[in-house]
Formats: sequence, C-alpha cells, structure tokens
Amino acid sequence: MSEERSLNFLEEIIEEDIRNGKNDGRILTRFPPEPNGYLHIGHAKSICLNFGIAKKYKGKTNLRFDDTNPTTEDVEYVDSIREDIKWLGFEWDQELYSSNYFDQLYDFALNLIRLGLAYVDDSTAEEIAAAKGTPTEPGKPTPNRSRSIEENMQLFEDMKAGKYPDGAKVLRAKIDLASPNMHLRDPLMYRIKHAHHHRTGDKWCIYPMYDFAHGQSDAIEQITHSICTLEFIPHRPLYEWFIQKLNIFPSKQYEFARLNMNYTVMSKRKLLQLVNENYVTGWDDPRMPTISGLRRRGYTPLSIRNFSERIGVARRENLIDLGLLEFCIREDLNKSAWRRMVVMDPVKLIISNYPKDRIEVMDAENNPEVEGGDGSRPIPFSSELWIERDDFMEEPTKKYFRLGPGLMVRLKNAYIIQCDSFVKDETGRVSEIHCTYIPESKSGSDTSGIHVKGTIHWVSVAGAKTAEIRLYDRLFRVEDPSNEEGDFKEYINPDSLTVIKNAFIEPDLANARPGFGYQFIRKGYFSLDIDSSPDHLVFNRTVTLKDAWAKEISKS
RNA sequence: UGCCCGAUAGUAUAAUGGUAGUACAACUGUUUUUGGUGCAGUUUGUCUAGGUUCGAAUCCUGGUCGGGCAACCA
Repeated sequence: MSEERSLNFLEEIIEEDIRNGKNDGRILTRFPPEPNGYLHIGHAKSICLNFGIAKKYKGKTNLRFDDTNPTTEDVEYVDSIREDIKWLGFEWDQELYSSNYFDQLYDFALNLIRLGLAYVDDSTAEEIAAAKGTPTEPGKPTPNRSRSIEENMQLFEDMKAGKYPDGAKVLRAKIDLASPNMHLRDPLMYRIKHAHHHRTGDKWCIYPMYDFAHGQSDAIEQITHSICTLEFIPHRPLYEWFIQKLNIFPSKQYEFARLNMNYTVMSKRKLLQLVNENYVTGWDDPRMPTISGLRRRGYTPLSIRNFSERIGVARRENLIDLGLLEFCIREDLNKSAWRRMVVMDPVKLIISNYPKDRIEVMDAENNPEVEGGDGSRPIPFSSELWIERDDFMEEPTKKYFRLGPGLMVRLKNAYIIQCDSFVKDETGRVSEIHCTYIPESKSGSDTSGIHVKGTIHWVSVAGAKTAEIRLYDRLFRVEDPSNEEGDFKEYINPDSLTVIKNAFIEPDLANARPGFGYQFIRKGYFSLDIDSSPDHLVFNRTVTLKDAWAKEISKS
C-alpha cells in the first residue's frame, strides 16, 4: 500500500496546473534569501518546501540571492547560506543573483518610462510618504508626476550616471495614488545609493527595490511557482502589474504562513541584535534558532527535514511548539546515537567486597535500538566509581527506585549492588556511599535471580577522563518574547547555558567524533563542540531525554 | 476606521457537500539492564448567528476574534 499523505494547498495548486498542462508540466521554484544574515529554522521550512515540491514533481529549484540592497549585504552571508542549504541535504539547479539582472532591470525600467508608466520624482522621502495619504485617505500627486517621457528618460539616465547624490531622486511606477492597496500608490522602483556592492562593485549607484526586482527575476528565470510568505500578499497585485506591463514570463506568486516557534525569536533583526549585543556568542551559538546554531547544537539534517514535514504548510498564522522539534531530533538520534556513560554531578561509590586493585573490562553495546547491534566498546570497572549525586537518597521516598540505605540497583553494564552505608563530610553533604556487589549478577551472565527496579550509570574512578559539558536550555523564558511588553531581550532565559567544567566521562569518549550524536545514558543527547580539542573535550547537550521521573517530582 | 488574509482538540495539520482523522503534548497500562525506546489505550475539537441542502467543518450572508498593509528594507 502506498502511504497516502494528503496534499498541502500548494501541492494541490501544482497538481491542478500539471493536469491543465500549464507550462507543459514544467515546475521551477526558487529559494531567494537576501544575504544579510544567517538562515534560521523558518528558512528551513521554506527550503524544504521549495526544494521538496520541485523534487516531488520532477522539477528544479534555483538558489537566488536577492541582493538588491548593498548596504546590508555581505559575502559572509552568501557563503553561510550556501553551506546551510547543502548541509540540509538539498541541491539547487542554478546559483543566481538578482544583481545578475541589473542591466536587464534597467532596460525594463526604461521600457516603463517609454510607456509613460514610470517617472522620476525629486521629492524627499518624507514628502513622498506624506503625499501617499493613509489607508483611509487617497494620496495626492507630487509635483513631478506629470513630467514628460523625454525628461524622465534623461533624468533616469542621469541618475544611473551618478549625477545625483543619495536620496535626491527616485524612479516610481505611475499606477494609482488612490488605490486602496497602499503598494499600488506609485511604488518606488529605483533609489540612488552610492554604495559598493559585493558582486557588482561600483558599477551601479542606483539599485532596484524588492518590488521591481523580485517578480522580474522570477520571470527572467521562468520560475513557475514563486512561493513566499504571507506578508507579501499585498505585493501580489504589483508583482502582476509589472509582469503584465513588461509583457514577460508570467511567474505566479503563492503565499504560505511563515514558521513561528515558541521560546525563541525568528526575525533577522532580533537575531542580529542578540549577536551584536553579545547575548549569544555568534550566529552559530547553539541556543540560536539558526541552521548553523542547530547544527552546532547537534541537530541532524534529517531531524530538521522531518520537522518541516510535520509542521505542515498552510495560510494560518501559527506558533509551533519547540517540543515538536525536540521530538524530531530525539526520534532520529535514538536510532543512531551511540550510548555512553557520563557523570556530571559526581559522588563517590565504594564497593567494599570488590578487590581494590582489580580492574575488570566490561563489554557494553553501542546502541540497543539497532537490529543486530551496532558494535560495542570496553568499559573499565573497579571498586571505586563515580555516580550521580541524585541517584542516591538518604531517606528514599516510596517511588524512588535508585540507591539509598539498604536499597539495590543495577550498575548499567555491570553488577547489582546494595547500599550498606554512607559517609557525610563536615558540611553534612554525602561524600561516600558504601556498597557490596553481587558477583553472580554480572551483565550478560546474571544467575543471581535478583530483579531490581533501578539501573544507574557510572564511571570508574580509575580510568575516568574529564570533559566540559555545556547544558543548553531554551533561549527565552516566555513563549512569545516578541509579543511581550517592552524589549524582547528582557525575556532572555538567564539559565539558557550551564557549564559543567569537569564531568567524568568513560574513557572511550575520548574517541568521540565530531558531527556524531551520542546519548549519555539517562541524561540526553550530546555532540562534540567545535571548541573541543584532544586535551580539552567539550560536549554540547542537544536535547535532554524525556524524563518521567523529573515530571513526577515536579508534581509534588 | 479603507483594503487584504485567516479561524478545526493544548499546538499544528487533514477531511475538497456524506463516519471529524493524524502527529506532537497530556494521561493510563505494558515491556525494558536507560524513570529512555517500543507497544496498547484514554482524554480533548469544527469562532458565532442565520441561510441553502435529504445532509454543511466544507457553499452563501451578517457578526466576532486574530493577523497584515501607509521603509529610498526584503
């Protein structure tokens, strides 16, 4: 049986177009980022959508950098965007730039002037804004609206030739100053910017606006389905107006609701602030919702693609639960991550009936979820171990099935032990836990017949290595920081990063490979950070494991 | 107070005039050498008022609520 997933509204439109033989069934989409920041999880949704649709319907996707504003854009961003898309697992057909079309766009503008559909306006930005009216009042013409075609041609050529300073003149489309759609009230097509462009250098001092570049670029590339987010809906009539007046390929614009996620922010402006004002260490800080941040945090491309699939595509505003993203990465890593033992908050456990000088090597499987196994690694076991402080309770409650006076637990991959006594230091803190082990209860060859409820992880004191561990939590304390009173930065979670300087790790973890996920048993999924070096290992926590016990105790 | 978009469980998303389904979350139980995973199950929903129809989440009308639009940004 084929798996029948229902179509989203864009797929329905496309299937309808294919049925009608539109463009001979050819499907060409594009992903059009402005290179003025790093890509985030919201872009991932758009990437998966554009590339996914093209793949599904045997089409192609262009990568087009929408680089019409040289003052905010940079090659650093171009490079990161390329890398992130590749990492997500997508291949674009052509790599293009809006700036490739500057000559052609200029000719388009001349055409419109010749048709009497564009004019040069000398008014200031303020004057133009004032003359535009308001949504409820029509606009009024500025003095230059009735210039002759010849004069407009000359003036526009002079603008291009650099005869005027920034802001002195603009080219506007002559449409309808009384339109109920503000975008049709003689929108700006070109502005003067004496700025160096990262690709065209100093060739140009006039640059097209979004509305006079995007649709035209789509048309030049013969994009069949130009998919963008909801806020461009009011631009669509303008998109179509230019295409119609210029008589160029009729690309069609479709809009979907952008991704919003709770406990984070998604606007480039806000993310840039977090970076510039050092609330985070950079665009790739593991707390950032950027692709590079998620990658560094330990997210896999597959988990992000699955997430994009699960959130769906519609035209309704949404706020997706961060929990769904976390589910997706756990789902992936559970199947692939090697299990390792790490003690983060150690207390010493001494096995009194185990020979002091003996070291036994335990064989522990890498991943019990993999059918047929995924290999194993050796773990040294000895009479002194580190265990987690919260795996011992002086006065255990009823539902607590870990260690406490008289209680028994299984040491993962080793023996069952029973707690005999414990020692406190002068501050009243438990400093040593004394146990006896059951020799015939060894993992894999247990003949003791004893069944215990709890299994805890451990690291042998002899042979233990150390590592720095960075525990990440949500970046904001509130679900929707942008919607709160005041500055969104007031809502940053002060505990979004906890650093454990010297956690005890099992020896094999010294061989940890970058880019691979590890499950620290009972703790969560972790991966090596780029700050890591052989003599100073650093791990990032990607996500915790689900923790039914933590939930239980937070209830009481 | 102009124009545009939207409204289905807590969160998303499907049902395209004919049984309101799926995922996450929550809760039970079960399995388990991870209080993880797996498995089984439970709870929770069509914004509202009319209309059309044998039959409406779906079509029509009014209302309510939410969002967007007046950058020389994209």
